[in-house]
Amino acid sequence: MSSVSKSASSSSDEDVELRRGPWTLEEDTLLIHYIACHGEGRWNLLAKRSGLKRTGKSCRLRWLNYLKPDVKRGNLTPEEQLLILELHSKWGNRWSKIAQHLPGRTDNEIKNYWRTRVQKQARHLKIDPNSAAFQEVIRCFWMPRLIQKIRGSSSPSSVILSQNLAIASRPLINHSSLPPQVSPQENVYTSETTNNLDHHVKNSSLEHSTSPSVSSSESMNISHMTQVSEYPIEAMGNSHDYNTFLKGGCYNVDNISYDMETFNISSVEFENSIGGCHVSQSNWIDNEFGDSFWNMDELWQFKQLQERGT
DNA sequence: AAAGCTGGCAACCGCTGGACG
DNA sequence: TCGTCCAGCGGTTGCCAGCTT
Repeated sequence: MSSVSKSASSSSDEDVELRRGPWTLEEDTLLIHYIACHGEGRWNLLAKRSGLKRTGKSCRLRWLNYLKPDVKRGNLTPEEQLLILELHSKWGNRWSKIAQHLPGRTDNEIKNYWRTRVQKQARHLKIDPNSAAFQEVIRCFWMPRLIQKIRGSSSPSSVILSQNLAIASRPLINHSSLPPQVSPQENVYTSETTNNLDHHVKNSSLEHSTSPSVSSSESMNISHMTQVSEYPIEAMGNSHDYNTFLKGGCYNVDNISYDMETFNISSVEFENSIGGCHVSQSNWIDNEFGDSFWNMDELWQFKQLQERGT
């Protein structure tokens, strides 16, 4: 269990016995209380003064990953999963940068999700998880399913979010790496009208500002949107206003123009078009993205098509 | 029922870069 | 400019609950 070790870099005056391993309730209480009184930061000082026999690093980690009030617990939502996949394809293992776009989620949590869930699929496919091939599998199989899952849920906030995510889920990979059957025009998601989205955005903002009983999930989604919005704005280059951007319904990435009116998140045609490979909608949607998320036979088929294409 | 195995997650470790003297 | 300290980051480890045999 938790062990005690001599401080490796102990000062001469106090050779403190440092605790390691799982935190106890008493330690948590002590840390929370200290931060409530003195605030975060200066972790080494905090560690010394709070009476905790922990390193400053350990205190910081415990606070940021577990004790901080806005840390969200529980499973990642499909929206969050989709965002992680998308942002990872853009930034790689920049966990803390990715975490900044998922309010309440820590870099540690995202990193664990990636290693335990996503990389597991890569292992099953015998693909290097950092390879372009695996990124393509994520984009062509996993993300459309997450989007479909999001659309399957009926709450307005998730509709808003899913549409934002559709924007965030713009193609990042070079189209030349797609199977030859897929043209850039086919490799897009289509969405419902962007005016609708704008309407939802405004309504949500209104709810947020006027309703004292706004749920934490709604609140999260709204703040989430605010943060996510940086992403498409960044992508659109010269547009100054997100809403204007949405109304305009068009943005440009990597010299490829995307017409929002042609996005199709329902993705049935999309997935059918990938490598001419039909993907059944069987079990993934009912399994909370568990192990049966992937149809392995079809993924193998896709993988082989990819290999032939290169 | 018990032993072994596996996956998920909390925590630790080592490195890096910025701030400051 | 150099050295030291510190916070933060990403990689890795190890514990443990749940599952399988």
